[in-house]
Amino acid sequence: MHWADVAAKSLSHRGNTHIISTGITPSGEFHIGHLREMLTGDMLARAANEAGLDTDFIFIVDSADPLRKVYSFLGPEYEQFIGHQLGAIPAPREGDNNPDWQRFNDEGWTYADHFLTPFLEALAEIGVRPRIVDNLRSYQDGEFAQLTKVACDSADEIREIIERVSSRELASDWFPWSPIDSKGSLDGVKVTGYEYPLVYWIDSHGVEGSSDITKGQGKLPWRIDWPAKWSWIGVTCEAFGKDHGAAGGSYATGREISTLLGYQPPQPLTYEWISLRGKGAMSSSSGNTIGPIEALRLVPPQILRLLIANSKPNKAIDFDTGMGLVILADEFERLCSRDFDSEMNDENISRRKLVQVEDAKAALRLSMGEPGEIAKATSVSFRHLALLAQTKSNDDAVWKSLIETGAIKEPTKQLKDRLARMRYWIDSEHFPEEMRINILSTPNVQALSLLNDEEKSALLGLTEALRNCQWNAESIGSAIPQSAKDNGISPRSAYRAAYAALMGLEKGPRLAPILAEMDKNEILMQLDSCCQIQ
RNA sequence: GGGCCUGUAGCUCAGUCAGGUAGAGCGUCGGACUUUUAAUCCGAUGGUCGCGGGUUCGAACCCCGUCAGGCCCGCCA
Repeated sequence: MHWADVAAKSLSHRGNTHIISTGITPSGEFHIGHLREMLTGDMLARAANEAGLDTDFIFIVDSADPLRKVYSFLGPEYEQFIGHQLGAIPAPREGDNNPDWQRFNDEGWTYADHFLTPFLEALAEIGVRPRIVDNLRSYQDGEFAQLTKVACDSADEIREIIERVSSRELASDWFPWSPIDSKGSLDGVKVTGYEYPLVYWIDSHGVEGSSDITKGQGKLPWRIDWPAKWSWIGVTCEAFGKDHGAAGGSYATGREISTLLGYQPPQPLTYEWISLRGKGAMSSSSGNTIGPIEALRLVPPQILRLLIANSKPNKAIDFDTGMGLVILADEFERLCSRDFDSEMNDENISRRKLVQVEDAKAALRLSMGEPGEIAKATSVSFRHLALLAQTKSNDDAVWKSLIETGAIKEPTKQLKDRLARMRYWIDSEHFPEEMRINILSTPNVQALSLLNDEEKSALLGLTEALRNCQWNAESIGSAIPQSAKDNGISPRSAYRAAYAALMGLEKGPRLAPILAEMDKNEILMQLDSCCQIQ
């Protein structure tokens, strides 16, 4: 059974109504790693719905979290906001990346909005449309009030849980509430007393004050904030990264604190990290990221979904924007064209094979942009489209070629969309070199030396045939094999010779349309140079 | 130091929960086809399941140990 269906089935033992949650701090650009959080939750929610459970899928935006430091992508003026809540400070401005006060004052456009909005747009395109819960607003609206009271009243029990489970010692003045200080920061504030609903404090500037826990004048520390959210929202299942899931981590303390708060902790689903192939873990601060927005420019949403659907959550994913994407995309095409039902109806199928077919079927189902959408094979592989996109300068020529070869009757919206992404990909740094069509301008001696005698003689005939032929795809296409036949040689030899001379390869893509788009004289010069080496 | 996860074919991984003849895809190689879509079709190749013990009639799977990689016990998806 597919991992999402297993998790959904396990959820069904708990009840019929579920809130599946995800949560991310909008501290910087979102990347593919965050997409795993969202897609893991989304797929589980879909699987739960399909299993007949009444499921709500939410995304908690941790806008109440403080700015930790002046990240490399921020202007120096952000120094003043360290410790301030992300949903309460201005967004970085185009250009110098310093705070955009005007937009903040005019529209209330915050740091959190700035990073969240494009991410939500990308998510919508991928078919992920969670209900958004803004954490800062939830504090301000008093959603945490009652739970905070319980937490503050039970400060000693909570301290005991955190110290025992995470085996770390909390400071003697630790208190389960972080008040906002006189400047708006959560850092360096010491709690000096508590009398509901006020927490008294003294900040790093020596200013004293009080914080009303029912009005969001501060927040719960993360390890309490999380279980408190479960409780007031009613979360029954949450997908989170392995960092939270490790023993002694925030889930371990959270589940005990949740029980203390009188709420059954949600079923956990921990997932592994995504790294960038050859570059290590994804990290916003080092700039080693690829965003969902950028990834979507390269490939259709279904393929990003497949990346997640195809890997069990506890498997690390090494994301590769080059050949890896080509392979993944072609895998998607293969899945689309399979007839799973007849494969499963085969009487001789082994149990093992059956599991594989079931998982493949489920992975494809969960990769669809919309629940219930039927997969349709386009009958054009990514490899092929990459070829056509490189050899045909305009889209109509691509469609004409596909129609003539009988691959399609006419271009669908899906295909047009895919071609547009393909062109973007080809122009980007991510497109794999081995897929790039490269016509040589100087002979590749090594490739030529691998030719046998027949192929070498085919090269001479080929060169003359091309010299005398009209420079269009059709004429070139017939000249290549004909030049060999005229000399009693297999057409294959002519192709081998052509690939060695023009591309330095043993085989390659259909030559005629490529050559037709090149300059005849340059091609002939290259062929002549190769002939002379013989 | 304590704990979690991962280790199976050249690569990516299923299979481990319910022990019963080691599986897929990709790759590679060969063949077919060809006025070649690096295409397609057919076939072949491929693994002491990290290592060592134990339990069992039987272990990739359960138990103990061990090695390697990642992660957590401040913050990070």
